[in-house]
Amino acid sequence: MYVELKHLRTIRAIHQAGGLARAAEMLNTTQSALSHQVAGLEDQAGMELFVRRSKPLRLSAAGHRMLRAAERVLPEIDAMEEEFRALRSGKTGRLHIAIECHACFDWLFPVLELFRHAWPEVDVDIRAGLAFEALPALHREEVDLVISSDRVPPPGIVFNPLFDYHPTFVASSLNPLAEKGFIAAEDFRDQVLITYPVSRDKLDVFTELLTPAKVEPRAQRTAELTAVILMLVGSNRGVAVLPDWVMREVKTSADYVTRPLGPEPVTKRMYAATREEDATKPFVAHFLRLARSEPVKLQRGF
Amino acid sequence: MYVELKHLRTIRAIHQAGGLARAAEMLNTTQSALSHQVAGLEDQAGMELFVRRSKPLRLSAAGHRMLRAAERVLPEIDAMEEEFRALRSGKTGRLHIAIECHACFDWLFPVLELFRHAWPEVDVDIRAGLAFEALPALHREEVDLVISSDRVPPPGIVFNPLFDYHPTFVASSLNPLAEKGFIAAEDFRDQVLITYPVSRDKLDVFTELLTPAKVEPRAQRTAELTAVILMLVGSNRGVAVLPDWVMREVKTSADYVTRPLGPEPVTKRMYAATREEDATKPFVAHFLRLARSEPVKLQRGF
DNA sequence: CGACGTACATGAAGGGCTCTCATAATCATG
DNA sequence: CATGATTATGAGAGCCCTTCATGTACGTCG
Repeated sequence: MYVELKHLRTIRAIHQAGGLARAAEMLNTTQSALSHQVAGLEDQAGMELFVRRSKPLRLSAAGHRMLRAAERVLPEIDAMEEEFRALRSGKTGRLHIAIECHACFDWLFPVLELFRHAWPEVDVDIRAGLAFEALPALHREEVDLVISSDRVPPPGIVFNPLFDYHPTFVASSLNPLAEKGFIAAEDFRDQVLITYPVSRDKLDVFTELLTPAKVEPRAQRTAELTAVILMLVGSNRGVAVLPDWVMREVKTSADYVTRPLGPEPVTKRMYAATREEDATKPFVAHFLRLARSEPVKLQRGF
Repeated sequence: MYVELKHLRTIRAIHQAGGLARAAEMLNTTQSALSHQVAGLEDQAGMELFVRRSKPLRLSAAGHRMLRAAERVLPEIDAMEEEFRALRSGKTGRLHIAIECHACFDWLFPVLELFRHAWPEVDVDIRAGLAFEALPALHREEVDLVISSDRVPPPGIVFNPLFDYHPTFVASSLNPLAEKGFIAAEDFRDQVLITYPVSRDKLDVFTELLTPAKVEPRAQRTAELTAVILMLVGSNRGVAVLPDWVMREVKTSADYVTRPLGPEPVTKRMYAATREEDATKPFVAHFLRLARSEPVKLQRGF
């Protein structure tokens, strides 16, 4: 038995129109075509779908069963086609975001809240990009946007700049380094450095400071959550280097000191990587706008 | 955008099989056919459904949306086709019953209970055939079986005999007619006759007794429910003639008397009318068997 | 890094399927 | 019973889809 949507549409149309001729008009075809079609379908089904004894063709019991299937299936198809129209016109789509930068949760959540409000139809998700390589996944369309501060664009990927930030040193106010005006690589030799549990080439403190200076901290320990890192720092169990935007609560506290890295202040740029063809989609563009402006507001303490 | 089930099956197969070639095998076609098909579908959809950058073809975001539709729709179609197979093999079907004989509820319900247990897949319904002409409805496949005691078979309709019954006189034991051994037409002249609210040609007491004898009862009143008729009879507000099987509770009561119609005892036969082609269906045959045996048990007081 | 194998794309051609047109058969109705 | 409406049938044409043959790109393994 080989049923097609065409058949279901025909069944439904004949039922609604109450006759072949009217149904043919509805479906922009001829009465004869539908007659042939119904005959073929009944052949497939192995039984009559319509009662021919009364002249305006009526559904038989089996025909009603097929009509039921049509009325379940066809709206589903229509909805899908409608979604595809929206997809084509750019009103909807998918925005699955991978974050390589762990601290980015902090500003990403507020941004996504705003975004979801503006584009309720867009399928939004965040995947912590720790477990997999984000850029290849972007290429394979497993995700649609990667938040990263390493600008290494492969072909087909564009890196949209978002905002600049300063990797900032934070320590307990009891720490001797609190006396210094800025923090240099050498200062870490006697310190326990607390970082996110990712490779060094994704940690600003290493890429920007320690690795170039060939300095090793006294010890390194990791914590997954920004709040935990700050807690450990607060109890003077170690020091950390975090993007400035996560410092907004800490700056006002007497328990912590924050210092720029030096001697030259370190500035990094955050990027949102997208596939080339996606960058022009309206909702992607809107997300990028939000991701440019909102974190800056956060850095300024709202 | 013109989607067909073929396309949904293809999408699903490619996803499941993880590649065109394997999907082609699943669907008993060639890799090339699927490639052309996908190309055509993507043309329809106006966007890519698969990511071609990675070699074993993977679904894009839009492709996933279509897969979702496939996974909602295809099981529905499969279920329908399964039902049609069952329908063909006679394991299921529709049994919508029209009853012309109003008192038949009494034995029909128990029969249907048994039937439903044996054929849970069959779509069972009862329509009180008072409002419409049952036999034309049977012909038009609006119903599938008509319970009737008038054997007037039009072409294409078969009347399957079920059982014989005796239209039986029932009255209050206070009624003078309680003295008589049988009840003749003349006896109704002084009586209030209680009947179902249907035309006289469907009431045994008229067709079998009063109309031939040209006797008119003193008065006639109607009630829809058998229980109400018996209640009225019990309080001596009138007399009635009912099939013997409804008397089983009444016979043991001192409040009622039941008498045969006479002088010759009247016997009628109950029929189940079906369309010729349906009579051989296994579940119809089973219903007929039940409808032959069960009412007889009821008549005998279980 | 290069070669090979696998996987998908492409193009042409044939054939099957379905539609159209014309017409016949059948049913409803006055 | 005649007429109009409705469905069925048949033949032919055209289109779409499949197939076959081959090209191209990716992935992988040495």
